[in-house]
Parts: sequence; C-alpha cells; structure tokens
Amino acid sequence: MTKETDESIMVPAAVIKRLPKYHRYLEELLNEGREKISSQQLGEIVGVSAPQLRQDLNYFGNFGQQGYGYNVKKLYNSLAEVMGIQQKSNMVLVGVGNIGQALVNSRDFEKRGFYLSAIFDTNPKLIGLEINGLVVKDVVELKDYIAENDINIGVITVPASSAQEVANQMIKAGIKGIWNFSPVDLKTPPNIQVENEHLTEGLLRLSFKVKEE
Amino acid sequence: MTKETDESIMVPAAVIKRLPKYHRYLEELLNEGREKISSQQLGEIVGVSAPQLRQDLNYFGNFGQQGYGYNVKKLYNSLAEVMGIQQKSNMVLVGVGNIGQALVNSRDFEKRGFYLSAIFDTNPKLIGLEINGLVVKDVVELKDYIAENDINIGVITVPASSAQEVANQMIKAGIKGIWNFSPVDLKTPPNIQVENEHLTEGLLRLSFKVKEE
DNA sequence: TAGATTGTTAATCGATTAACAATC
DNA sequence: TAGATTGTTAATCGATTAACAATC
Repeated sequence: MTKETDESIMVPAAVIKRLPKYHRYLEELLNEGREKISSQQLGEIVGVSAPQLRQDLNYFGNFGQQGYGYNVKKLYNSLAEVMGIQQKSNMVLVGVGNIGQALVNSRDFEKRGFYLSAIFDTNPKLIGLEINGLVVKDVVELKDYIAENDINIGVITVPASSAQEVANQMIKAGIKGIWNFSPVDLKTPPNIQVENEHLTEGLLRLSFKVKEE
Repeated sequence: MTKETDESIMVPAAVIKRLPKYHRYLEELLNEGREKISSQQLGEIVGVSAPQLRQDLNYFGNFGQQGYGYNVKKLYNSLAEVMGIQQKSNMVLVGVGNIGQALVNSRDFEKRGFYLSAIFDTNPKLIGLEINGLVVKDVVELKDYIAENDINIGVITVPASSAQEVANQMIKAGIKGIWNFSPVDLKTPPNIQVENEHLTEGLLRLSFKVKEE
C-alpha cells in the first residue's frame, strides 16, 4: 500500500480560492486574442508570484510547456474543467427577497453553465409570481423538486432564522453544494459543500481597514 | 529609534477576516443573555481553536480576565469599536441594477452604523426614481456629492466595464474605502481600502469543491 | 488560598518563495 | 543547438497550536 491512498493530494483552500481569479483573467486574455503567456506575465496580471502560479497549476496537471509557457486557450479550458464548468449544473434558489430577486434577474452565472431551474419562497404573495421567466414555487415542493430534477446546487437567500431549516431540506433531498447568502454558518455533513457569501462581514472588514489607516 | 516606528503591529489579513465572525457570534450570545464566556467555549462555537481566538483578540487589547474568561458584552463592544462600528459612517452607492437595488432595499447594514446617503446611476430611466426612500442621482453629481457630504465608503455595483472609472472618481473625491461588487480587481492607491464581493468566484469555488467530492 | 483561564512565548505546521534541473 | 521557461524540490516565511507562567 503506497501513500497514494487518496485519488489525489488534497488541494489547499488557499489554492482553491485563487482558481476562479486565474480563470477570469485568462478569459480576458483570450478575448484580447492572446495566444501564449508565461507564468511570470500571468502572475503579474493576476497579482501572484510566478512560482506560486506554477505551484498552484501543478496541483491539477502539467498545463505548460518548458521554454514556451502556457497556451492561453488550453489553460483556460483546463481550469474550466478543473472547476466543473464544462458540464452544466442545475440549481434551485430559496428565498425570493432582495438578494434572491437580484440573482434571479441577473443570472450572470448562466454563461458559466450554472442554470437556475426553479425558485421557491414561503410568502403566499410571492408564490405564483413570475420573475425573469421563473415562477415562484411554494417551498413545500422543494424536496420533491430537487429529488426529481437532477439539482446539485442550492442557493439560500432566506433570512437567517430559516436558513438552517432550508439547508436541512436541501440536504435531505440530495443536494451536493450550497451557495449561502444568509448570515449564518450552516451545520452540514462533511460530504456537503458550502460556500458562504456573508456580505455584511465584507463591509465590516472594510470598515476595520479604513479605520486602521 | 526603537522598532515601534508604527503605531501598532500590522494585523494579519487572516485575523481581520475572522473578526466579523467573532462579532456576529458574540451578538447572538448577548441576545441569549450570556454574561461570560471562556476562549475555549467561544472558540468551539465560532469554529476556531481557543489559543487562536486568544491570539487574535490580543492584537487589539487584553479583553479577558485570568481565571474568569471574557465578559460577553464588554468583548462585543470592544470588537465593535475595533471594527469602527461605533462611529456611524456614510456611504454612496453607484449602479442601481439588480444587486444595487437589492442593497438599497435591504439596507441590512444600517443597524451596524453604515448609512446609505445617496445612490447614483447613468441610466436616464433610473435617474429621479425613488427606491426605498432614496432618489437616484445622476452619476455626474457623484464627485461633488462625496466631497461635500462626509462620505467615506463607496459601494460599486456597476457592470465590470465601468467599475474602474467609478472607482477613480470616488477616489478623486476623497473616499476612503470601496465595497466592490463588480467582477474586477480595481487598481487603487495603497491608502484606499477595497473589499471585493466577487459572487461568481464563490459559485466557481463551490462548483470545484462539489466536483472534487 | 486553590482553581481557572488568560496573555504570551516557544514549537509546529503549512503555505509561499527561491532555486535549479529537466526539457521544449 | 541555445535560450527560455516549466515542473519540482528545498529553503524561508508566516500563521496556528501547544505550553505554561502570570494572575484574577
């Protein structure tokens, strides 16, 4: 038994955090028609050191070529695959309040392959309403909908008080990941992935930094 | 000349990131009527180790008492002061689109002392419109408004293509911090603080983690 | 006073950077 | 081939954890 018990070496959280940024800048470069780039150059653009960039990339494969650098298109596609952008994934959203509606209306993520399949709320005044092509469903239908429609990501945009309950239902119905906008740290089993958007925390950090100056 | 050139030791970014979370959980404890808590107990609730919590807090002062622990109310207030929540601060928001409107409507941050003073857009259809008590102003008035109204934080919720330009204007007018929702890394002088809410990056990280499972 | 728990120094761990051999 | 730049190992740096003396 070698030490290769796991399929792959665990990727540090710090590396995962940087991946979307690499992807975003590569997209820009691609749109500018750039063909090749060195770790030195890309690092400067993104704001990381060249060795760090190479280290990060090499967690996922050898995307470069000695003496040449990286092919922008190839690297962009490789990162997209690493992040699971290639295969489209379906999401549900619960909580059609301010942020919920903003997400439903913008649907910025659809061009990245994340489709909003259905939206839910408990408010009778909202249920039945159509927002940007989606009819608000009653949250009592949530579990069945997830189970029957190949949904793997749930978006939570409800008030803090009901976020955990919504998460529980999503998990029971078989969701794999939760994109959480409620100012709550959800309790979830280890096989469920959670990404928090705690907006107010961002503002408090900003305030601290401004004050510190 | 001692090594105490700086007023205080630089606080690591990792510590700053955790502060709002401490604050949030202390608020909960306060609401539950909790009077005292040990670093051990608070650490468990927040999800950090007890020594780490003590280390973090001691960047800002000695808030505890040996043999006793921390007084919840006192610690809560101390952290609020550290983060600059005590003195109220005024903000402007530019970009009354989906997320912009959501922020204007919710104004969750007002109970933390962050007041939205004015909102701006370039769209003639939006200018003059009233949203949750605030009339949308023309962005040409932005600079003068900031300069004349003791504004120290600017919120950017415009499309990526105009984010840098808006930031430039804010900075010229004397803003201290930028809360940026545009998927762009703003170029700013070192005395300007920036906090990014790159929502799509969060979704991509989530996708990666789901795929990795 | 004895027990508890902080504040703080020292040890460990992990992540970043430097260096360079491999190789296109 | 010579020059360039990757992939990767080793060195450094910073952040977390352990340990314990200080003290309430």
